[in-house]
Amino acid sequence: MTDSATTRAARLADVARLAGVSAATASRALNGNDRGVREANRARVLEAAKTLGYTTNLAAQAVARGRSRGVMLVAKGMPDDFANPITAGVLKATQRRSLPFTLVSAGTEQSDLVEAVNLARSHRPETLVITGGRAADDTTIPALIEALRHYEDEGGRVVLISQEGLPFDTVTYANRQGGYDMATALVDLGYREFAVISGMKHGMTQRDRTEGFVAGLADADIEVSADRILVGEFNRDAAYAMTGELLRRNVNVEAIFAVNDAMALGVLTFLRDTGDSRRVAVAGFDDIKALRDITPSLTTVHMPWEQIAEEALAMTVLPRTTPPRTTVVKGHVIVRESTPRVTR
Amino acid sequence: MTDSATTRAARLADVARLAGVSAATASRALNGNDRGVREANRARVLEAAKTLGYTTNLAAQAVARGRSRGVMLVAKGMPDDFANPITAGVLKATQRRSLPFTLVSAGTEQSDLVEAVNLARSHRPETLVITGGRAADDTTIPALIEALRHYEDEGGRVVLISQEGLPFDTVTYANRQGGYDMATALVDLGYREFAVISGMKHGMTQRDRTEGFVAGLADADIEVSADRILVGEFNRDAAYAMTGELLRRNVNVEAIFAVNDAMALGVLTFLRDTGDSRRVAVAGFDDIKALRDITPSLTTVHMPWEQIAEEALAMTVLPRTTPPRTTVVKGHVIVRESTPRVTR
DNA sequence: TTGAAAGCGCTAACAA
DNA sequence: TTGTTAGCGCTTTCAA
Repeated sequence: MTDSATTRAARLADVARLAGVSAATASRALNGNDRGVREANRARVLEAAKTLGYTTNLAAQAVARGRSRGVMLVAKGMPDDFANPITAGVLKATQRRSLPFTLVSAGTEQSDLVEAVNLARSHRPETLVITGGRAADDTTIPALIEALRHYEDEGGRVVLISQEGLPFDTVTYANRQGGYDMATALVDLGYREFAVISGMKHGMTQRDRTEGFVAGLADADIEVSADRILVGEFNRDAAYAMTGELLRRNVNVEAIFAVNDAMALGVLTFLRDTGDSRRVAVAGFDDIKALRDITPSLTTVHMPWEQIAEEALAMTVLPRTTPPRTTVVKGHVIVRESTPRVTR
Repeated sequence: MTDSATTRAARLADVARLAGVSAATASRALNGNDRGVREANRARVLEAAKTLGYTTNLAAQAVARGRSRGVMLVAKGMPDDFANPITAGVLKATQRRSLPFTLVSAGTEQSDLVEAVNLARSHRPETLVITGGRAADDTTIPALIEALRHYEDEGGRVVLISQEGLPFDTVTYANRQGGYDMATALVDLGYREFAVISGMKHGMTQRDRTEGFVAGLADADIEVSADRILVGEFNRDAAYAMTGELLRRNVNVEAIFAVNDAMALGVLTFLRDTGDSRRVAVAGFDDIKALRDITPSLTTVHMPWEQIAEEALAMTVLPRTTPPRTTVVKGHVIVRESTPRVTR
């Protein structure tokens, strides 16, 4: 048996007719922002809308208005389980403002990002938030800039999160400083022999974290030889593998700094699988919620994700400036069990 | 300094003019689905679109077409970190089909769901997928049904995931069976004394899992007294607290079944925090990815999330039937370290 | 406070 | 194969 009976959605005109007013009045009544509708009429319109099960046709509204309300988030590099603190933060921030929120998920490549941005543009959203780390040597950056410029020229408002160095308003984290602070903290705890497990060579996020970390060590007169800085994919599995590679070389490592928590988890798991977890300390970066219950609890650089999202949304309501704004959000080191104080 | 210069977005008419064709031809050229455009013209249109940085105005397109392409997912009860296997699965499934994907996040209440569905309806998407567990005694169910009926009457296609028992196409998991199988598995491992940590009394998902578990035990001639079935919020923190409550009563419990993995994590963490982890076995339900690295690894009912999403999307392209379809997806027990075989 | 009417940018019959 | 011409459902001047 196959159903068919298909009516059409109730339109504003239907509501207006039922309420005995014009479409214009119905429109005004339903949007509230326009005062100057007699209370009696407003009530009748609302009533009519309800009985008809009317919902505004947002597409038509967007056409008529030229733009559609709300924030569209373009997120590159969503992990398999979808967990992403920035996305969560932006979602929350929009909810607090009761702004419609839409997510466009880009793939993992920078080129996917450009495509996703253009898809987002097609929706003519009033504001666009772009997130997902950026590569330093990326060849598609000009295309991205072009797409975003078009978007701004059309009257859209864009804010980048963590895609630093592009000519648009940006919120970034103090990656370098976080790495530096972590180095200092670990040295304070008594560690002297380090290794770094990092992500793609040209990812700016991981590069800055690594550089900051190395600089912090340097300021404490500790050097990390290049062969102790391992570079691979930016995820847990790669970190797991790299840790194996590192330890097989039988180097003398007291502490491993992984450039994000996901990778730190890979490191920890490898150490546990091989029974080395007591021997080597591990530190991460991000302080993601999903890891709050692991053992040993992870020393990491806490990032205030919600604040980052808040800053980004706050920026979208400010007028554009030349040059564009950049806000840098700082994290702070939280020492937990994975890096116990060294007693010699 | 504040910028201003705002042009408007390039329209189809602009592209058409630049390409020296009519809007109709430009439209046909850009959508490909319509053959019957001379190759030369198509090329010129594409070229023109590129130089103008044109992107289709999807809102206008939706108005003209009456609906907008793609899948809109309404997800109730997104966790703080946004991790949600169904959402991830649906996203992937849409990507595989290159369908536009939009997420509307509802709150945690059933009433939020109705509101979110109406927001989604406003977008006039061709298909709507609803997810998030349902309460058995919910008073807003009629409102939800009404909203979805309206949507279907308007020609939309809706599929529910895990909101069983409503008059729409549905994909659910075999919650009862999963609970039953888990009981059997634990009994086979040698356990005899059980407790259950469950979520909101009226959540159907957790209720079915609990009932299945109890039934499984009953078939093995094991009874669980009512005071060993604890009910609270459907999350980790509640489970953590409930575990404390349970153990403080000093009952003789060998194994705790938590009705989902997040709660199992709460149980595990409590046990670890109090040094009881060796003494009590723990089992969960869902097999979420985020927990793959915890120690001890968690015995749980594996759910094939991607398959669930696939089934749901597959359903959306089938014609509607009376009565609506229901697909039940089965999980299977995976025994891991958290439930070692009992040796007496 | 209201309504008539002219768009918004696009698609789709229809005719050429 | 192409162009003309009505819409799609809404908002928003403008005039009443």
